[in-house]
Amino acid sequence: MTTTSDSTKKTTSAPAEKYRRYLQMLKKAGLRLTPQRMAICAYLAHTERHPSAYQVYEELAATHPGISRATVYNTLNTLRELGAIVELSFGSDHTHYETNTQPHVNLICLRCHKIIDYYGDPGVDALMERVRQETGFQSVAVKLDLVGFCAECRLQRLDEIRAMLKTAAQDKFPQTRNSKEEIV
Amino acid sequence: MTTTSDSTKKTTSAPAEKYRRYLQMLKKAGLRLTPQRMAICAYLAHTERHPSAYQVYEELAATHPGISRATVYNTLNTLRELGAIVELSFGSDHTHYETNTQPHVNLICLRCHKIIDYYGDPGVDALMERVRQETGFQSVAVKLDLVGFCAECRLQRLDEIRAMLKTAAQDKFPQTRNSKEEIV
DNA sequence: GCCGTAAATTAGATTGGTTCTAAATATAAA
DNA sequence: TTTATATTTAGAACCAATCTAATTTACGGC
Repeated sequence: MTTTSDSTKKTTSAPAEKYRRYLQMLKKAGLRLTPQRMAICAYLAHTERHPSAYQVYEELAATHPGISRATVYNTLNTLRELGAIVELSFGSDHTHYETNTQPHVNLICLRCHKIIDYYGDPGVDALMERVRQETGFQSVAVKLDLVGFCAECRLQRLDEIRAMLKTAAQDKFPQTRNSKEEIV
Repeated sequence: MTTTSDSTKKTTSAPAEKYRRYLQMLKKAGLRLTPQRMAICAYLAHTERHPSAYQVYEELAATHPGISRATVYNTLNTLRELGAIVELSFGSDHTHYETNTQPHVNLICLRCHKIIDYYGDPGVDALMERVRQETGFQSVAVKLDLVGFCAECRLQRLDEIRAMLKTAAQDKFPQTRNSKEEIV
């Protein structure tokens, strides 16, 4: 997959940079850089999805046999407390994590539970600064979620309603620009 | 408690309006307005906190003996799927709900897990419209969380670091304006 | 490079919030 | 009223997440 970036982008690969940042944050907090923690960070840095703690453990256990459930959960909690990753929540599932703290918008579908990453950040930096000045709250990460219905589910909903009246109608919706869709 | 509002505010009491909106959304979805559901909506409409599903059940069971755990959980899930309430997540606790879908910012402290509601909405409406046009995603609720450290915890962190060097120093931080603090 | 110690990991048991199940009940329509 | 459907109920079951105590490891100081 070619990293087709439009504007500001470093020459270093994104996962490598993410990885370094994770380790840096652990180190700065005075925590030890154990092989297990490094493996977990590497996994988080390379994933493009929003894995649950359980998923991280399962997939990591495959490549790193012997790694403990407790270690994975502890490390994820630690990273969360450091603000390195952000806990996501959407219906009826387990705890999922956002490993990308670059300000962006999560479009969370109420119907199919799909999460779409939307880049095209509004003035969040300005907001963070305003909040800091007015309340003393120091932000380390942003989580901006729009909860609603994705294009497909929106159409399905409309179709369901229309079907009750007469016949299902066809409609067009714009192509997905500026956003990257993910299966959770 | 007097509702000291600064700018735009209806003459109707906020809880009453919230309550009507909940019932309206249930009705619009073709669901029955049972006494249990109405009690749950009333509870959600009147709370100023971010209750967990468990809390809702426990506190409701006190005033409505005989109400079932399953009913409370089912209704909360239904309201969430309708976008009437929004699931919040922050470390190591159970699922909490945001009952106020009026666009605002949740300041979530990584250290003490306190949630501060901050009103002073950034251009979220414009963002929602842009998202709809570009991706076809139809928003029904916004969740804007800033994860970080509240003023108190920030000072404590600084003190901890300073204490390791010499003596704890005193510092001042601005009063909390434009925001309402809550104990979860 | 080796030691000592506090930190981290491990395997497994445990917990407890949430969901599931089947039966009973209530609701709205015919 | 009768009927069909939706909802509620009580309690059992689930399972992700946490906890425990013992073992192992990382890393600054010697």
